[in-house]
Amino acid sequence: MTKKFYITTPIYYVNDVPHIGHAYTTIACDALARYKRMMGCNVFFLTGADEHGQKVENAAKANGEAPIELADRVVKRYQQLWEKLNISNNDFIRTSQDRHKQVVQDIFKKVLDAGDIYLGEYEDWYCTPCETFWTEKQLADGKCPDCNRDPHKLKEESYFFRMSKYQDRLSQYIQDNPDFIAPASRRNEILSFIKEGLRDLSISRTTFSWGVPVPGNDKHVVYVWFDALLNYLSGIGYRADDRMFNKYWPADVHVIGKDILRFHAVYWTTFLFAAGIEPPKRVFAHGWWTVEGKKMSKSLRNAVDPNMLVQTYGVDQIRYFLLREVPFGLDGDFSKHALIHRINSDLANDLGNLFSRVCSMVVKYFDRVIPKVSEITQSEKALIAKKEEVYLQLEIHMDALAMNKALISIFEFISAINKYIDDMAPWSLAKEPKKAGRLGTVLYAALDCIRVIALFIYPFIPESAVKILEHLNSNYDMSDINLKYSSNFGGIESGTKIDKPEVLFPRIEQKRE
RNA sequence: GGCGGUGUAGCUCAGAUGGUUAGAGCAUACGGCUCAUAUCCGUAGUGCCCGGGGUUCAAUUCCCUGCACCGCCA
Repeated sequence: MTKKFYITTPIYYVNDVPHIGHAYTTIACDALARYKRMMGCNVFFLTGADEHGQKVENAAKANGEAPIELADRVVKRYQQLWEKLNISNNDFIRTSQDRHKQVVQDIFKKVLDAGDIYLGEYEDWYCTPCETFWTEKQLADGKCPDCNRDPHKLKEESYFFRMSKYQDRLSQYIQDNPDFIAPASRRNEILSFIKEGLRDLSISRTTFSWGVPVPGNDKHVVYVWFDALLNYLSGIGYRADDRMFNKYWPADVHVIGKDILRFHAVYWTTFLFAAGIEPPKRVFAHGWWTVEGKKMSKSLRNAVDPNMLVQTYGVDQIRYFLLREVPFGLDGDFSKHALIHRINSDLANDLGNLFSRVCSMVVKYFDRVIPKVSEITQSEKALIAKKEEVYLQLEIHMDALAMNKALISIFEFISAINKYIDDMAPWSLAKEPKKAGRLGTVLYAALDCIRVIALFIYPFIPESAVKILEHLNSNYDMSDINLKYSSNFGGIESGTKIDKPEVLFPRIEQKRE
């Protein structure tokens, strides 16, 4: 029986402009999804867009279009970016789709009938010109944070979710499942948040209409989180396709930014409790990126456009940098200097140059024909042992979502191959005709290790990995490959011809500041 | 204000149920090779392990306290 693996990104707000934060979450999930597929898992990787709410309604109105027209138009910004970044998501859920809205209504009704949703009154500060409610702490010196005018207290009828009821159960659940919230430091924060007491949650609005109508009361639309979070269910066929849903749920991991951890760890889990559905196995909150040492903010206008980055540096370069530079879970800094340094020293010098030097020796010493192995010595055995070790490390690190450590392990193998070549000095062997057999073995071993490197690194930089494999005439069906089996020594076919490759990762010359 | 975390080489970080020479990568210096994208390999350093106090034969590691920074909540 093959294992399943269900992984999700948050659904991104359709009104936002995609930046490296969005790209980061999605690339991380993609690497994980690709890795799990290679490990023989039946993977479902879901991403999507959150399209409802007042902001979208307002923006559409300002444009003189219907909210759905606006959503249809701007959702492409995400979808096109994911294509550009080689994201291998299995589906893309939009909250405006029927399949989603039905699930929202279904769950809402279920929880309402069970008595965990009730009609009450919601009181907050309302800014009439902006038609927006603000909580006390959102106000800027008592003024509306958008227009700086005076808001006034307003009562609104609202449905509430009885979150308070689940306080103890949630707390217990988190304690009983140490891996549920990651990293561990975040777990403590959530526990202390719960300890201070959970209040019931307002989950409907009457001040706008762009959303899912509350079943049986059209005046209300279901509000933000109750709507958005349910994408994790609707995206895998809850209600519509029981077989599929039961196959993939519970999610193996929801990958999110640290800013929305509370909504996932507390709101989402209690919603599921109330609906009688098992919670996800894990919620992993990753860190944030600063840009050149500064927080990304609208006023600084320093948000980095991933499209521009891809165009300037290349997809894999960006994917590699984001996943390698920082431990998943911690904050990091995105700087041009650090990016170029990583590209040059890791990708160009270590990996790219390794590929290049070995291929060109085959071209030079064997007239392009991949040589045969004559005799395996201790040196090759040591190299193979290193490969086995890295394979195991990969498994450990990827299960912990430590993509940076996984990459470090892979690069240790790359270093080992570079060292092996130096130790064996094939250029010296080439000078003595009687050592041709040994020379062939060395080059074959190096080549085959490069093939394995390409397989190992495929989840992170798929485009370059495939380029390497194709160059080595090792053509795999990457959608149906088993890493364990394929990474065994000896996958390269002797006798086939290769050329001197094009430069895989060109060095980037740093301008003097 | 409440709760929690962190403070180790120039930088980013790892680490020890407390025990004699505290680690890695990058950066720096020097050496080697020449197959390669002037790439690769090797060697060498450098540290009052935040301040103060306590426990102990022994603390950078445990405890307390102070300072600094960060996170969550209010």
